[in-house]
Formats: sequence, structure tokens, C-alpha cells
Amino acid sequence: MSAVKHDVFQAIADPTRREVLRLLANEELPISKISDHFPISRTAVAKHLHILSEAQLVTGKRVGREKIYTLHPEPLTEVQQWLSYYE
Amino acid sequence: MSAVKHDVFQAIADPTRREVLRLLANEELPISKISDHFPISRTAVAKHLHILSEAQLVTGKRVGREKIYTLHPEPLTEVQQWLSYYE
DNA sequence: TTGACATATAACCAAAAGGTGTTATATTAT
DNA sequence: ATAATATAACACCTTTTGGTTATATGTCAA
Repeated sequence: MSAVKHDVFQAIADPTRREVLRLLANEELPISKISDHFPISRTAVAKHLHILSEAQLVTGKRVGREKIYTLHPEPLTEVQQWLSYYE
Repeated sequence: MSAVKHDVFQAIADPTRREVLRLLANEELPISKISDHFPISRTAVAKHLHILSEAQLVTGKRVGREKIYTLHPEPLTEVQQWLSYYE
């Protein structure tokens, strides 16, 4: 799970990660709140968030003992541009 | 390679498969011609084509001893629609 | 009819993906 | 000070992915 290993196409390939992005579109959320929405462990959700942050789709800021994740949809334009070829 | 249909998001996650789609955007091609463009074996390319066809992004028609693949970009609209949420 | 060609199929492999549970560390509330 | 909370960091496991090679089958050309 290194710094530039995951690209945006890979990041959005997983349905759980797409749902995470949807959640964060509405509001910033800590890991615990995000993992409440999924039937998997908090550890697994944290890994998904790490992959999303490698793709620069989210950032996490420390607030007290929580880590609050924020959506950054900008990298999705790469997908958009790739798709535009087929319209 | 499961019998379960591959999702279009998963299909386009792989860079080789995205390149295959680009090639087929210009012209229909048999497997052998497609695999000329990649440093991997013909078998590997055939597997990628199988995944793309599970996602309904390509179809293959038998012509003599060749199998000619054709692009069908329609399923990409699912990605387009998913992306539109973030614009 | 024989040989070359195009693809299919099968067995196999290493690495990555997606998950688990446990333990450690930092922060907050009592 | 202690207990509870939130996350991080491991170690570990199973399945999937992306690739290989070898062999079989069907088609075309000489």
C-alpha cells in the first residue's frame, strides 16, 4: 500500500469504496461512522480509506482521537476524460 | 475467471483492458492483432477479452479461424452516470 | 493430405486484494 | 488515575487477478 500504487480507476473498481465516496459526498466522517454503514470490520474500512487516499480521492485530518475523512472528487476527472473518448 | 458477470468498473480498472478498448474503438480486430500491441502472451490477452465481454463491452464473432472483436461502449454509461454525481 | 495458423482450454503460479483478529497508542470522560 | 474510545499497526488467511506454458481443436492453403 505505497504512495502512488493505486490509481483512480482501481480505486473506484470496488463497490464498497464507491459507497464510501457517496457517504463522504454528503458530509465529512470519521472512520467509525463510515464503518457503521458496512458489514465489514473497521480495519477493512480503514484499508479502503487508505486506498482512496492513495488515489487522492479523500484526505484524513486528525481531530482529537478521531480521523475525519473528506471527499476530494477532482481525480475523477481523469475517468471522465477517459470516458469522453467513447461518447 | 468466474462465470459471474464482471462489473464494468472492474473491467476498466486494468490499464491493459483500457488499451484494448482504445484499439477496438478504431477498428474490429482479431485476438492475434490485438495481442501484437502488448508484451504479454496471446492467452493473457484472450483472458482480458473474456472479462471485457462479460462486462458486455466487446463481442467476438467467429470468422473462419479468427475471432473478431468489436467494441460496444454502451455499458460505459453506467460509469458516466455514477460520475455525474460528483460534477 | 499435410502443414501452418488462430484460437480454446487446462494446469499451474506468484502476487495482490479483501478480509479477519489481536495488540498498541493516543485521547477523552468520569 | 482509570476506563472507555478511536485509530493504527501487525500478523495472518483465503480468494481473485494477471500472468505463464503446454496441449487440443478447428480452419485454411499448398
